[in-house]
Parts: sequence; C-alpha cells; structure tokens
Amino acid sequence: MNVIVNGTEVIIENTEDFSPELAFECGQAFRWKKASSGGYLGIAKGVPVKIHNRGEKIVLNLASQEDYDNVWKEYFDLACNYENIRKTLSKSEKLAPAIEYGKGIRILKQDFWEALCSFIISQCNNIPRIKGIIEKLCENFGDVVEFEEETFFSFPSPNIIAKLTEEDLSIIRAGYRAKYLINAAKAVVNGEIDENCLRQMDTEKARKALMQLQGVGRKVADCVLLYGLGRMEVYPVDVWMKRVAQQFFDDSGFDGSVFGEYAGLAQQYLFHYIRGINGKTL
DNA sequence: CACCAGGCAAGCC
DNA sequence: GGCTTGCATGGT
Repeated sequence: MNVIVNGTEVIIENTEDFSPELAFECGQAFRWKKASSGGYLGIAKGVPVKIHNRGEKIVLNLASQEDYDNVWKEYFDLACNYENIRKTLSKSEKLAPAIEYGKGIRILKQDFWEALCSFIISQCNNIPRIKGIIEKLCENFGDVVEFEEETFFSFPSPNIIAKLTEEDLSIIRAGYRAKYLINAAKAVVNGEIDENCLRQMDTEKARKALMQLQGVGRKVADCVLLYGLGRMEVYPVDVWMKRVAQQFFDDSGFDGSVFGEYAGLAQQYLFHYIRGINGKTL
C-alpha cells in the first residue's frame, strides 16, 4: 500500500487490502458512521476524520496534518502487509472462502480504553444496540469536536466515567453493564489497570490482568487484546465463532490458535463470513 | 408471549 | 475444573 500525505489530505493507493466499508462494518468497531456524501466519519483518541473512496484510491481528510502520524497511520495499521498475511492464511482450505468473502478487512488498532468499554458493552447484546449504547455514552459524556460542518463526540475518558454513578449512566441504557464500566474506569484511574503495563506483558498475563475486572471474562478480554492492544494472535470466541467451529471445523472445541500469529485476523474473516452466509447484513 | 444478542458472575457440584 | 441460572434491554 502506498500512502501520500499532502497536508490534511492523505491518499492511499493500492487498496486491495483496505475496504473501509468492510473494516468498519465487520463488527470490530462501533463508532464509524456513513456520511451523507457516501464516505465515513470517524473519531479515535478525540481526533476526527472523513474517509471516502476516490476511484481505486482512499482519501482521508484530516483536521490537521499531524493527525495522520499521531493517530490514523497506527489505527489503520497501514505499514502492515496484509497481502502476505492473506496469502499465508489462505493456505488453510477452510479459511480461503472466508478470506475471499472478506477481502479488504483489516484489524483496526483501536484505542485501548474505548475497546475495553465497547466489548464490556458488547456482552449478551446485538451489534446495532452496542452501537447505540456507545453513541449515547459519547454524546452524553464525551467532548464535542467540530470538523468540516460535522459534529463528532470523543469517547469519554476513564476520569469522566469513574466519577459517574449508575444512575448517571442510566441514560445510555446499558443495563447491568453500567456498573462494569464505572468499575473499569476506577481501575484505570487508580492504576490497577495500566495500558502501558499491559503492553509490556505477554498475552497470557495481560489476559489474566484484564479478567480481574468485573464483567470481563475470556471473550471480552480477548477482544481487548486483539482490537485494543494489537495482539493479532488472539482469537476471540463468541456465539458466532462457536458456530464456525461446528459448521466449518466439525468440532465445538476447535482451537483458533492453529492459525498462528495472525489468528485474530483469521477470526475476523470467519466472523464476518459466518454472519454473512446467515443473512446478517453489515 | 418466547427467544436472541460478539458473556459474565455466582452458586453449586 | 464444568454446569446452571440470573442478569437489563430492545428487537423480532
């Protein structure tokens, strides 16, 4: 992939392995919105962006040039060679159709705190409602960010959420998950959970640390590891991935670690594929 | 009305 | 360790 940074406009060429639509709507991130003009509006770490296709190219419109190096280069993992990974994973016969189906998916390297909250909210919930709850969380407790006639809301910091009561949060309709969010925020504020420490740990140790949090079990922890801490080898298993194990691998106890260091990406292809063939549209 | 949704905690064995 | 049940809410 070739990236040209030209002021606040960033042009990405050779985009065979980057489909914004697939990457944003395959169930890994919950805040991207379709713009009326056809592209997408997003915000991460408080930094807004507009993104759209221009022929074969993808264009990012930024509020300031440094936003690319500070946020979006890492978020989209643009230095990662997906073509090589895709070809390696495609050697697995049972993975090949899912990869073909979801070509253009990338694992988005999301903000750690946002990923933690998002996947706490995700438990026993459906994707449209997850999006709704997160959006209400940001609209009510995040900061307003204006950019090119559009209003964005930042994801509220741990410091903000730690000061809320369950009653304060009732407006977002998160149900029993509200107390988990507040507890997680307090754990981050008081240092029990520290992103930088987690990044230093090996994956197993980081998983155990995350699972100390109320409302964080194996699956939520694995999603935080994969999407919030960049651990591409982690293979989260939810109800859909159990169906994958049954239907594609004829084994309810199938272990995704057979896909190796990019098992998390394999998981994302399979998740999107099994949902797609079961009629779940993006 | 029942059942489900990118699960988890608590209680039991 | 494994199995069962309750959990808030909204959609079908």
